Amino acid sequence: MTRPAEYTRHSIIKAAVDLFAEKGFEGASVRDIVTKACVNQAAINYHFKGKDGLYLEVLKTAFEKLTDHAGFDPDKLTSLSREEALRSFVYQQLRPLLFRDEMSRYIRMFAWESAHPTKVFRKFMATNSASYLTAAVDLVRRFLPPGTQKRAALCGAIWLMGQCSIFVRNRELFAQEPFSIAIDEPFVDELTELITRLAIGGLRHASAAA
Amino acid sequence: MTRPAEYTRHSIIKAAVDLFAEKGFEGASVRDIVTKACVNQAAINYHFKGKDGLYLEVLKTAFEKLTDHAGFDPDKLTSLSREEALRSFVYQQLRPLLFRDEMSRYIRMFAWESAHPTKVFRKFMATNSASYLTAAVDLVRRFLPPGTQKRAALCGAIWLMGQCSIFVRNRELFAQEPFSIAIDEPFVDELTELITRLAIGGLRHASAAA
DNA sequence: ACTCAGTTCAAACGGCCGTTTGAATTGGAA
DNA sequence: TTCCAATTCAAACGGCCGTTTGAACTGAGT
Repeated sequence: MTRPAEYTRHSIIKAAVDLFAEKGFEGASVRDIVTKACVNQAAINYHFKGKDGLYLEVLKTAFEKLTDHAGFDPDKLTSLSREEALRSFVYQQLRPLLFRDEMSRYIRMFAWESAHPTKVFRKFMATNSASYLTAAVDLVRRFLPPGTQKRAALCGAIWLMGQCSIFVRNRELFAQEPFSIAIDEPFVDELTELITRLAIGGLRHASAAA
Repeated sequence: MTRPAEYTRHSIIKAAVDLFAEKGFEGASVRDIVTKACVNQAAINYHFKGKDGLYLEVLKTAFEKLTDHAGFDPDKLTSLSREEALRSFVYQQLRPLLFRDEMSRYIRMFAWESAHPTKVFRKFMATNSASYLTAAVDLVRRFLPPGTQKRAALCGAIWLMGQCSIFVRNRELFAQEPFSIAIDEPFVDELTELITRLAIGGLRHASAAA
């Protein structure tokens, strides 16, 4: 009797990831999710103790996948030159623009949260946030003088992520005037190059001034 | 009989600006607004033809004030050196961190929209967006080679705004771990300095490479 | 004093939300 | 086969939402 249960759980999570990524937590109703997952309405409460529980579950898996993944993997980044590491990081951040794959959907979910954090998310981040910024902070530190204060490095990391996230958040804007830009691989590559160059210049300049 | 009507309109708009800035469009219910404004529930529909109409009204006034205001005033910016103009722009963008004054509330409203644009907002921006980016684009252009393409300049402008907006959007984050930063005038000044330096470096570097 | 358009008001409406309920179904264990 | 716990299901619940309604009030114009 446990087979169908796991199948149901899995369908729900899959549908939930899609819808949370697309519409955010509040925007995706449990009715949307169960319809997309082709399961009964009460299933979410039975398996996850409510919408919050489902979201927490989804956040957990998303977070695990993301931290395991290249863009946030310290080992991969440290094996590259700092410029190459920066480019790799920027590209990982921008990839959700293409939103094809699973990972892009996860990043997109977090993009929603960075705007209006849910209670669930805040609670989740209170215990899990530490590692999220670490990769970015470490990366930024490689451009800054050794003695740079923690606060400045943190601000630098956020600064770096802000440059990428605004493009991800405003993705829909690009198709319209005055941009009229098709968001495809070439554009993302181009944008990666542009932002990387801008960021490197900024970090070097700030570093020299300090 | 028109005196109390205008008073009611004004109270509603004032309360609406506060609540839309604080909670976003969906987050602020008409019941919240009428309670804060101390008016009857039906007043919004009577005076503004519904919540959407009220929002449109608020967006209009906010947009007017913002475009008239220093941070977006091309004349003031062009009278400064490009570095000073950039610093002024960054400071204007970061000022909502302190959110004291009316202007900060307006910028905060737009920050909500940049994350999950409302239908009302999209319709509004479809007709009014042109001028919003102009100041930023002009500013960025002063750092880029004369022949720079429109698309690159636009991306540069967005890039610049992204660096600021992430701090505004994540304002609440700073009070918590691992930041534990008090957001006061000194911090905003410090942050302005940091971002300005980073941005100048980035723009010069990108410019030199192009 | 009367009228009447402008405005306020309390109450209700219909709709969507997340959740709960209790009965029906399922398939392995006794 | 019988039992039983796990799971599914249709239906309903209570709550908040934006909006509508129709009556009550207000004060300037006649």
